[in-house]
Amino acid sequence: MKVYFHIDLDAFFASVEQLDNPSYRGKPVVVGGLPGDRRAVVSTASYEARKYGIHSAMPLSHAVQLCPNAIFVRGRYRRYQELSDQIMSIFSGYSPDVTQISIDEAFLDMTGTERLFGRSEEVALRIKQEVRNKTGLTVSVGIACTMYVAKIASGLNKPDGLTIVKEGDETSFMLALELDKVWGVGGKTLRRLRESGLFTTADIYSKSEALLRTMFGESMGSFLYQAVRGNPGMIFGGEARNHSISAERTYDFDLTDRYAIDTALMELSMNVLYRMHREQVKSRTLALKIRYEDFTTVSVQETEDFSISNTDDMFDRCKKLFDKKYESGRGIRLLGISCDKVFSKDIPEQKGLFESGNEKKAKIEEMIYKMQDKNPEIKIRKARLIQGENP
DNA sequence: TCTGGGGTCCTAGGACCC
DNA sequence: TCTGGGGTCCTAGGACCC
Repeated sequence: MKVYFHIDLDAFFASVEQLDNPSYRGKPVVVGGLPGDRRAVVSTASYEARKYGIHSAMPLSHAVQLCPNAIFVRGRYRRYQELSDQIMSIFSGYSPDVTQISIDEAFLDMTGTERLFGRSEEVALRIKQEVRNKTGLTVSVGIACTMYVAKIASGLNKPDGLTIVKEGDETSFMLALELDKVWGVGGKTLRRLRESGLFTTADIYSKSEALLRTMFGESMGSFLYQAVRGNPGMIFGGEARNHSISAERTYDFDLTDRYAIDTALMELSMNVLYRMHREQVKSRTLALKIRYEDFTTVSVQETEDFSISNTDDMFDRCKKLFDKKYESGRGIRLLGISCDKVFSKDIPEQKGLFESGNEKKAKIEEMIYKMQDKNPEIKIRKARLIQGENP
């Protein structure tokens, strides 16, 4: 029998703010932006703020309306990462198999650790205590024989929760769950389900897999069939087949000016390229995303024979894609680029006839990156990005 | 109230090859 | 002159999650 813990940090970013700023404790805290920040959304709301109806992904302006006296902060992501690392390393002391699935949650495979650590419930309480002692933060734990049920269970008694689903109870657990708590079913699918007369997990349970597949597609149909039985297979921590590295930015004011657009594309290019360097990967596929002022979003992508070798190369490809897609004159609220299907730099490629120039540039940039890695103070950036900066 | 940023996976259609 | 079937790769758009 397998035993999985899913551990989730409670209102993580907001809790860190309350931890580091004692005067914030017991008060509504909203991480994501300051009142007046255009186009910001709520990243995390403390439990006190949630009482006002504030929740993640809500436009910040709405949160300000709901609770003008809340404490608003933009967020200190390096600090959150630091605490996340610390907590993940606590988890490693309890299981050799920890799968982190985001900055604030992880699965621990606890199978066969009973002899070492005792009963699941006691171990969970010890982990909670250790996190609290070492960091001052609370976590919620879900325990089950499938990752899927453990994941849902951890969310049911937040904050500082502990929910155990005994072996054999997976299906009854799922059948007692509200449809909107089913992980993997979002707003659109929920609506489609209701339109088809399926309002509860039990309604889904009563349908055959074949029927669900015809109604909702092969993949979603099978997923739904398995999900209400508590084990839809490897949906967490499976081998990522198509890793990608992307950067996007929403601008406070719509872009229309070509120089500003090019500068934005250059900035995104450098961002993505630097992270590809850090991961020691490359990619042949570049995708560009444009979101217009009315929120309609379009994308173009192109896979070339040779991987992207340096900033100028990336920038040229960006401009090419942009020109192919952009409807001239429209205001742009967001630009994004993504390098898809990245692969290790160690995998050799066929060299093109005209690649020597690019290769030289690539080597120079590699050197610059290495210097930056060693000394983060060094900032060597394209001239056009420096122009807009304050002296 | 007017909608972030970083990801993963799925679908459907088309190109191309055998 | 009309037309199969499978496999792979690519593209655009969309759903979902934290």
